[in-house]
Amino acid sequence: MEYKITQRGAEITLSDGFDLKNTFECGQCFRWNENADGSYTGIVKGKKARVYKDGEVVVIEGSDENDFETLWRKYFDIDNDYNAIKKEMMRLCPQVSCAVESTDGIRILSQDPWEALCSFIISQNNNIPRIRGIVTRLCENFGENCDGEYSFPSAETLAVLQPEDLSELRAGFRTRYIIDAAGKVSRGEVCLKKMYEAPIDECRKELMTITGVGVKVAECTLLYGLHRMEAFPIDVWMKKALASDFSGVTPEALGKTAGIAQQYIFHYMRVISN
DNA sequence: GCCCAGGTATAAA
DNA sequence: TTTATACATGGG
Repeated sequence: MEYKITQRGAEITLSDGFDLKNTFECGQCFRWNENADGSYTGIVKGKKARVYKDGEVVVIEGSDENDFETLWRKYFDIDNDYNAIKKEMMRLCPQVSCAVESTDGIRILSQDPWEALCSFIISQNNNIPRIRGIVTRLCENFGENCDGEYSFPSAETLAVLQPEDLSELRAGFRTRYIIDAAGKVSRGEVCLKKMYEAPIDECRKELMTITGVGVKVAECTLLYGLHRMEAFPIDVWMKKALASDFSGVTPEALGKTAGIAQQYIFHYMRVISN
């Protein structure tokens, strides 16, 4: 990987690819929006950003050296070698090859843990366009306006609310789950910060003390919010995999690439269903 | 109108 | 422990 800071921002050249559409629209995140010119605008840790590609060069508009080193490098998982991961994945499980090849250039973002938890609570029994709508309304109503984009509201902000305060979100039965999660996180009963390191079984168990958090939401939180690549929603994934003829694949075989495999396969299934 | 969405809580068997 | 059903809402 090489990068340089120019007038445009941070310009990054990856050897292992970065497809903006596959990365931002694969269902791992819900708040990057495509612009008319094909660039994407999003907000991370209160920092608004526009990202676009100039040939193979990824440009993070306006990013200086400090932003790149302290934020974007980690957020976009710049230092992980996705070519190597893909190769290893296909060696271990040839059945997923078609999924991997059809969804090139996905990078697993390192999102804010609370945002990921909250987003995937909202995602349950829901479709992606509507998830995006609810998350957007959540931010517009309770986040802070940063340069025209709204930040994701903190757990502390949401913890003090009543269900009727969230009625505008039209989140349905998930409303009380959001409030329960906000309460447990803000009171420290669920400690997201320690989950970067803690044994994954403990993390999963702790997350599932939240009403409305089952295996799937817990695993998605660990993968997308805490960058735990070994996370894997076994129950849900296997059900999908069996239906899509990935029946030979086991989570055990995929090991630490499991989470990435999951993302590839979900994305693949979305592609073939259209 | 109808089906169902990257699930989970709850009540039964 | 396993299986069935409701859940709020709205996209396709």
